[in-house]
Amino acid sequence: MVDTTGTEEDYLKAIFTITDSKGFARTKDIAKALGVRPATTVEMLKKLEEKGLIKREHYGPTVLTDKGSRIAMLTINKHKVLLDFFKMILVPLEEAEKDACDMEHNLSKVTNEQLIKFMAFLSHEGFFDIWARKFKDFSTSGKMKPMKFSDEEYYDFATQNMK
Amino acid sequence: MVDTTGTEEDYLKAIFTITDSKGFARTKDIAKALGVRPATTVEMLKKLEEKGLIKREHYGPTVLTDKGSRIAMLTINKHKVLLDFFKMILVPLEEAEKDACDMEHNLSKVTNEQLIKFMAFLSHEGFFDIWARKFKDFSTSGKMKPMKFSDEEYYDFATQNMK
DNA sequence: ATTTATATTTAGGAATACTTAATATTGTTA
DNA sequence: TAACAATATTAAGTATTCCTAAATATAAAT
Repeated sequence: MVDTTGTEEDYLKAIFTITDSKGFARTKDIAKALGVRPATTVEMLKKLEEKGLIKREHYGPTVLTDKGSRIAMLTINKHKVLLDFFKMILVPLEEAEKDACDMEHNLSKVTNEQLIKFMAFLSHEGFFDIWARKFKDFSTSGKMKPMKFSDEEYYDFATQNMK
Repeated sequence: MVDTTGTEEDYLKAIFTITDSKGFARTKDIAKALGVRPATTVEMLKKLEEKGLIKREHYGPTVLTDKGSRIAMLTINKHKVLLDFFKMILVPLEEAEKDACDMEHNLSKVTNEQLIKFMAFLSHEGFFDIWARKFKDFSTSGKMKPMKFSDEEYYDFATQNMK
């Protein structure tokens, strides 16, 4: 199992996406996608190649290996699953995106798997049709205890009400 | 709003917990709790003091300021909320703990808030009494499509089945 | 063949979080 | 109260990660 940092995963994702859209990924494109200089990208590509996650010819385009591709897809998938979940629990879109970006690198494979199952279960149980509105009311109205928590109330609430 | 790194939050949490249990937090205890050398702790305490998150006298114990205390509690709370959620969706305990530890530092305040509301909503709707078993079956049996996803299946599944 | 675009190498910088060794302070006790 | 032990601090330095600018190398295009 290859261990990857969040930044490495961001590079893999970028390579995956660029390859997907234009057939191959060039250093310049990767750098641009990540907002860094080409020199930075080359350094990272060396590291990723050492880890067996990409292959490339000198001065040529970069290609993901199967391993690299799997990690890229898994990371993209984790992002999507987290984002879907955050949207479902009515996190404002911008925050949802940011949190998904940050957390996708820490979500373990198992937890991702369970989250997918949970979403599927809710869908299966009609959550999106039946409960979604109810939760929206629940979330926005003052129907449950404190709707605008202070930090202390967060703490009290979550430590007392949840087993 | 004071910005804190994950490590800084870990120190704040440790100070909070130690203070809670023995009344005051000494450098040695903090170091021990985090598995680092006292010298490292002192460095970090300087930084936290500059940020206004702790107060201390030379060679004396460390005390959280209101700001520091709020961040510590919020972080502890995020951990708890994430852990509760992961347990609910049947993530094995060890993974759940690890993911909560990692992700507590990235979970935004808003998302944490929504997650608390969501858990409260489910509780309110009888999830823990009625559906928990159902989800357990759903999660462990082969009742839904592929129960042992390959990475590619994860990707396909999550990108297709969830809007 | 020369120009232009792109890629790479080299050398180095900033941030973060850690270490050991030496020194300072405090508290204890002989 | 002087010396010892425990703890805290400072100083100097290491490793890692990710970034940069500038110089150089290669490839592609005219």
